Amino acid sequence: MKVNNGIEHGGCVSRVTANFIKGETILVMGDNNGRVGVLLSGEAHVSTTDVSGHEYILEFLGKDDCFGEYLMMPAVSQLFYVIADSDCSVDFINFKNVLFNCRHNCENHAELVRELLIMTARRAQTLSFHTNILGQHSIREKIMLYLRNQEELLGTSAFTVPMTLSRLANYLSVDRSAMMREIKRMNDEGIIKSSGKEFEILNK
Amino acid sequence: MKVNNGIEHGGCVSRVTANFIKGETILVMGDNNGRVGVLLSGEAHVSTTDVSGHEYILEFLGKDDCFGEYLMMPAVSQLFYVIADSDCSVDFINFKNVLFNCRHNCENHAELVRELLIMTARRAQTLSFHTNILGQHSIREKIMLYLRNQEELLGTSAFTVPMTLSRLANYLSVDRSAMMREIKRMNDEGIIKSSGKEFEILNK
DNA sequence: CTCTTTTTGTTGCATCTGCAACATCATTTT
DNA sequence: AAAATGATGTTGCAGATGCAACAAAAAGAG
Repeated sequence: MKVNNGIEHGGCVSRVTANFIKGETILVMGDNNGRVGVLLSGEAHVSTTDVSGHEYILEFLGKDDCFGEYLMMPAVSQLFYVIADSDCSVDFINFKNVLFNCRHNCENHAELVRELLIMTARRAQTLSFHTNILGQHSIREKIMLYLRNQEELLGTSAFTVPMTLSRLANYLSVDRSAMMREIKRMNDEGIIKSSGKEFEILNK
Repeated sequence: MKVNNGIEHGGCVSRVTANFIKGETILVMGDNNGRVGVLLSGEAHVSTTDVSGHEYILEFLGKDDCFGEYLMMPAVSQLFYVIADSDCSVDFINFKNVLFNCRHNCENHAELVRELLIMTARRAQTLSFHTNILGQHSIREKIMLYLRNQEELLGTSAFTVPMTLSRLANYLSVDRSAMMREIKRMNDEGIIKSSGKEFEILNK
């Protein structure tokens, strides 16, 4: 594991790059150390354990996604774990220090705060959209909102979803088999045309 | 309506306070003017219209909540409206200008960016928690997660929820009558004790 | 290549949840 | 005070959804 000491960013600012192998714990949230992580490469997930000890996944993370207790509110003082799903490279920034201990005295401070703001705003946007999707009242509406967003994002009505259908079901927070059933119905009704991860939205 | 010109914040930074009366449109999102609003007092909601022209509510806003296209991702290029539910006082900050046009040259810039970062991080936390709730698979789990969070927040197992039950159902994104039915069942089963907006969590 | 694990696709069934439709109570407006 | 509006509480019902349990296909590991 290669770790930079972050001195190149100067002064109060500590920004450290670290690498993790698949399965490793990247960060435990709830220990109040005030760090924020940015996933530079690889994939990871955020999970917690419920009362019965069963692990469940809160979020999947990909390139450029960020995480940390300043960006995620733990529900009822439980611990969150960020676990590497593949080999990962991660940047850690001491959010707490940047925000509260050092007041724009150092040279690189302002630029880092600006970067953090852009990053945090992007996270708010992503979460806002996810909230939108999860707020839909039916599986069909969730699927359609997700697909129409992909359509707009990619600029084409035919595309391949960038994750497994299992992960998609998890993202939409619905039962996978129920989602598959709904996708089939939507195909039967001529709303979409899909096969595996390939989708096409038909009648606008 | 009293409007300050924001000159007191100096330089590139424009921060303007405005007042709105109940029913007024505070902000239209999607016009790309790059402003972010902070609700100083009063209540408002964010809404949009679906394909059939029916308005539906995306979010309720209270004191210190913030909004704007930099903090909310519109699903599939639709417009969002922020509407005052009561008389409101709102601060507008030119987020876009602060972030992209002026690079930490002015005196008050750094402090404003810092404030924006704190505000945005808080929003990310709030959304993260909402996502958590909406991701629960049953009405009961949604209610319990909400209640347990209130319990922790307020430090007591008996409390009054800070909104109408109708709004709570909306926040949890479930049918109100279905929520009422579930609350009654939870009372019958001795999990909680509640009457109207007063709740008490029984067996931990 | 072979073995193992994950993903996809499907179905039956029980039940959860949304919807419509009320009556009652509370709050606000006139 | 009376009227109007909104919130609460309840129920029947149909359809949507979660769950369990498979088989088959695909992907990954050794």
